Amino acid sequence: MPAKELKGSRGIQLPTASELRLLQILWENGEATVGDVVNARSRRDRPNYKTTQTLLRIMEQKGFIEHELRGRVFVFKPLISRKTVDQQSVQSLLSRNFGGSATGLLLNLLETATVKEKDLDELEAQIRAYREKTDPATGRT
Amino acid sequence: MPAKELKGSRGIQLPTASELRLLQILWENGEATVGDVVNARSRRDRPNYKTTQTLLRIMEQKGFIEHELRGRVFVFKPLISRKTVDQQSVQSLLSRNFGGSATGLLLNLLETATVKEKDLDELEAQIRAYREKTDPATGRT
DNA sequence: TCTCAACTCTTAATATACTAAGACATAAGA
DNA sequence: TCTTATGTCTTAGTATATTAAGAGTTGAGA
Repeated sequence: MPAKELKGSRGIQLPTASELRLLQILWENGEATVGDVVNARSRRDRPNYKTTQTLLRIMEQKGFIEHELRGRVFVFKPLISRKTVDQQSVQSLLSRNFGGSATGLLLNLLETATVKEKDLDELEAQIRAYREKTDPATGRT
Repeated sequence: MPAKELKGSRGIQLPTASELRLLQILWENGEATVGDVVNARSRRDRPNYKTTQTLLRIMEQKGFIEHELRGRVFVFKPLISRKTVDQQSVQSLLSRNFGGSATGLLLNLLETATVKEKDLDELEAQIRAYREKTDPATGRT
C-alpha cells in the first residue's frame, strides 16, 4: 500500500533528527514493526509507542519508508539508503556553511575532530584513489 | 542594550538556514543595519525588510548577534564567529549521521564531492600537519 | 466465551521556523 | 511646514517538528 504524498516538497527533503534515529534502526534490521523500533532502544531512551507510530507514518508520507501489512501489524522497510541520506546531509552542510566547497569542510574536520591514526592512513589511500580516478595516467590533472 | 534570553536552550543552538544567510553578511561586513543586510543581496533573492528585521531580533534573542543604537538606527554585529558555527555544524552532522566518527564523513566527502587538485595537496599537507601535532617525533601514534 | 494486550486510526497540543503586515515615530527634503 | 521614506515595535498567520492521548479493532490466551 503506497503512501500519500505530502504537498509542496521543494527540493530534496532530509529526515529530521528524530526520523534519522528511527531510520538507523530500520537500516540495521532491514525491516521492523513499531514495537521492534521501540524496543531497539534501551529502557533509558526508549521512545513512546504512539509517538513512534506517528513518526513512522509521517516518514512514510515523506517517502522515506514504506509499510506492508503482515497479519495485522505493519512492517516498515526503508526506501531510502543510509548512503543517500549521508550524501545529501553532507551536501546540505556544504552549501549552507562552506559555500559548496568540500575543502573548507575537510580542513575544518582535521582542525577540530579527533581522527584516528588508522583513519589517516585510510584517508590518504582514498586521496590516492581519488587522484587515480581523476587522472589514471599520472595521478595529476 | 543586551538581549533578552530565550527559554530552555537545551545544548548548543545552531543558526537556522535563514539565520546563517544573514550571519554571512554580518561576518563579511563586520556590522550592518537592516537595510545593509537587505541590500547585500541581489534584487533577485532580496529578502523582505520586515522579515529581515524580525529575523535579526530573533537572532539577537538567541545570542548570535547584538545591536547598538547609532543615531536612530540599529547597527548589528555578530557575537558568534563563522569558525564556531562551522565547527558546531560539523559536529552536529557527525553525531547525527556518522555516529560521531569523522572518518565516515571524510570518506563520504571524497566519494561524493568534487575536490579540486589543489585542495588534495592542501589536504595531504593538513594530514601531515595533523600527524605532527599528534606525535611530533615520528608522526605516528 | 471473555478479557486484555497489542495494534491502527484520529486528533491535538506545544515549540520553533519563516514570513510579513500594521501602528507609530522621526529625520530629511520639497 | 508638510510630506515621505526609513526605522522600530507589535502582532500574527502558515508550516513543520515533536510528542502523545483517546477511540476503536482484534487475535490470543485464560
